[in-house]
Amino acid sequence: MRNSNLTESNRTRSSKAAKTFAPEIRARPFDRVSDRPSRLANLLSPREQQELSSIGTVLEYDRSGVTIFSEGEDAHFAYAIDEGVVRISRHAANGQRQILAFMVPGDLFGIPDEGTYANSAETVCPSRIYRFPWQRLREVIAKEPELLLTLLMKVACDLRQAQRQIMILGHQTTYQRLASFLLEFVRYPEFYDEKTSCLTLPINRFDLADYLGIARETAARAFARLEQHGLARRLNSGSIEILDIEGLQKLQSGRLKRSAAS
Amino acid sequence: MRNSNLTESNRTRSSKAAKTFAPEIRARPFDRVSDRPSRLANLLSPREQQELSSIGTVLEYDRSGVTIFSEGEDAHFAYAIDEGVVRISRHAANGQRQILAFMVPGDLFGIPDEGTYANSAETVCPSRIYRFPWQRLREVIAKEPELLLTLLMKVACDLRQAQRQIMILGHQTTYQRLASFLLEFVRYPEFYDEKTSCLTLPINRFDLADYLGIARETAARAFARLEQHGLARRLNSGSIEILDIEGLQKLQSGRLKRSAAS
DNA sequence: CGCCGACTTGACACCAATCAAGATAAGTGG
DNA sequence: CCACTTATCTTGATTGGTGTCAAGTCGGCG
Repeated sequence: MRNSNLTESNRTRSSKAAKTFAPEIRARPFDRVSDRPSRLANLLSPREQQELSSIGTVLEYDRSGVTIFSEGEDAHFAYAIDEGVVRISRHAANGQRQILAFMVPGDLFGIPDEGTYANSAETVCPSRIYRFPWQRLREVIAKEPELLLTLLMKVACDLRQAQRQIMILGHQTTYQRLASFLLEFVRYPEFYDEKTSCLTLPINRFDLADYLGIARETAARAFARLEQHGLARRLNSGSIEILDIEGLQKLQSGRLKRSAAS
Repeated sequence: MRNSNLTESNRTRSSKAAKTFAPEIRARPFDRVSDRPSRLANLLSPREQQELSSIGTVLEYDRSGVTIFSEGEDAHFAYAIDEGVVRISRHAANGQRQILAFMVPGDLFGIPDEGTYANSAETVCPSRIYRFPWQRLREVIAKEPELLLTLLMKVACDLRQAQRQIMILGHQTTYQRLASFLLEFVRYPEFYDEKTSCLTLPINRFDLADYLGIARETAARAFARLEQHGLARRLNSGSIEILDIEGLQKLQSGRLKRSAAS
């Protein structure tokens, strides 16, 4: 352990920012908002990238479980992930925690609700995160209105993801939810190695359960059942070998709640 | 019943539009996105209102259960409600329907995902709805970039609402979900009469159940229990007398799942 | 009056939350 | 490197909530 688990560097990072925000695709029409995964770099023009990197700060979190911000706090920054995973959560009045989303590299979060954060954000693993002051972000947008469009696309993306989550929580069995979860992350090359069929995630049972709206024990049981049915296999904690993707998909879109037992 | 349940008038509606899109509040900073309820008129400048009303069409639906658009269709229009209620839904692969949101006057919907609608929209009661072609909307935005900001605020609003829905579906009992549902609509003066404590909604058990992610029968049982506990009372179908708002709030933020039985 | 739909109530089975305890992995200090 | 502590994960037993099937009631409308 280092003496500080949060290294903050305020340098402009001209060279590195240029690498990270590589110019690739120009902003598309805003009613053609695409689904995940869509990286920040793909949505920004070179000029916008330059503007952003000039006001951005890089935060290095070298531990998991570190709070980036908490719900209710005054919101002065927006964040974007360069490396790592962040959980976005909210606590119900009874104390129950619900994880609303896992943010991965390229995702934007920390958009305020009436000046305060509506959710909490914590690292799930060591992460490198960009931080942008809202004050200055507003100034940049005044100069570069196209950025607003990028912002809109990002929020629209989050909305789609939230709606997908609603679909899962609304009508799926524990077993199906786990399948949906795995399939969601199989799409990311940084988590899923197609050659070995190995899915490596920094998400523990606690977080998984609070994400899928189930109990920790139930999540473990669901994993056990996946193995019994030969759909997946637990390797190390954090690594799952996917044995039958089609089986998972069939499970996910299976019949009604009752017959899902099969 | 008229011979046509959909009356489309393409007139510019200068006078009426001016009334509906009354200029009140100027667009606020985009990181101060407010929560519901926020009416469209409050977010638009007079010029923007004029621009919009010139490209908008008014649709009159005089029945409930009429499809406005279906998921998967090519998206050519955005919609805004002037009067009535619309349900936004999506069907799972197994056919299960989940209602993602109920849209009320002032709400905007029909924002496409890669050029097609991700959800379906149907009337829940007779409704008057504005329709805007995306093609022309894009042109207007080019002239009035501020409109983009309004759009962003609307989408951010929907995101908050979706996240609230995730909270409900994730960790609440049937009983609590019903309480949350009632409290959500108590906030709207057009549905809740404070003097008589009467909540009048055009939402039937079917829709309610698919919104809360429960079975129709369970919804009925939950209502029965509300009456037993003296929290609310069913009048006519569609009308509920709220007897104890604080009791509902206490119920909503009650303890964990198990002890919610009480 | 009688049909039909929407809504309600009852009975039963089953999934999942809870409580409890054991197993495994990881971190700590000698 | 090993013993110890601690955290995380897993498995078992039990109980209750909720989905499903079925029947009954209410209200609207011809």
